[in-house]
Amino acid sequence: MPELPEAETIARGLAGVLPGRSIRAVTVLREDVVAGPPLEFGEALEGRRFREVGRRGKNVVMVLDDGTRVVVNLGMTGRLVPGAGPGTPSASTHPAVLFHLGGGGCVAYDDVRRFGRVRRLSPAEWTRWSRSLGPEPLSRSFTGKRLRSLLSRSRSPVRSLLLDQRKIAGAGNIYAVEALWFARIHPRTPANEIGEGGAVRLHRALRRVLRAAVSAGGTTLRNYRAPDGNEGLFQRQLHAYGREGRPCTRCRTPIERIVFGGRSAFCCRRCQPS
DNA sequence: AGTGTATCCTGCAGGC
DNA sequence: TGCCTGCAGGATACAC
Repeated sequence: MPELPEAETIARGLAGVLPGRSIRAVTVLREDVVAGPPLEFGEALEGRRFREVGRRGKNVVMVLDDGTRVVVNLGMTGRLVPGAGPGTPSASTHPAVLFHLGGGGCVAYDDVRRFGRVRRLSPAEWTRWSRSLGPEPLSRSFTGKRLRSLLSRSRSPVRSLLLDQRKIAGAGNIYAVEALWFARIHPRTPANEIGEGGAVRLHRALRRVLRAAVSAGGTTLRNYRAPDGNEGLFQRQLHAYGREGRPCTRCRTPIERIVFGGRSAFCCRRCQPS
């Protein structure tokens, strides 16, 4: 899915469009995408005004004037598509929820596979939900020491730990795999066997990869688009993810694909010894 | 506690 | 061209 850099790019795009706009009406076209009863979902939002748009982990968070949060988890193929006209934005191919704005305009939550979820959270629910997620990897408080302590408390493969949103919020398969390549750590390494040096390298690598991907506007492999319709560019900078059989950019050894935890990982046998 | 599996969906690439 | 299979950036629930 959209991971942290994609959610960040989407949030930044909407932050230039939504704040100050009001919600005239909400149409739920695909009921399985909203949490709870669809009518209730829409009615509770009508008349409210967008205050700001941000991100938590890989979720886009729209803050309304009464403190309500509309939290969008984009699943694998979720997109937020703004349109100038009153109806479904023309770039929306699989609209699931429409937010009709006062004064014209519309934002569609669009999702081909509908693994995404849109939920409405009260301030109290928001606090509880946000606390259930791990730290933001790009925040100041996410230090090498903190990562080290996180790693030391788990025996699971480090790639699995990086994907666990309760431990760290925002990394997905692409950026976890890339960070491990930079840190020269095998994806299957038990987290608690990564020493202090490895933890420091991984901390640096994860932040480096996420920051570079934010700068590139995310990674577009298939569906991902920013709200302005632009593709991300970070796929040009991938060193391991999706490069099975192609030479490692560091040592020329062919990149291997391994599968565990139900998903593919990519690594260099020479640079990332197991 | 950790791991494998299935599930929710659709689209697309590759093999034949 | 068409059919079939496998695979996909995620999250969760379940059994072992």
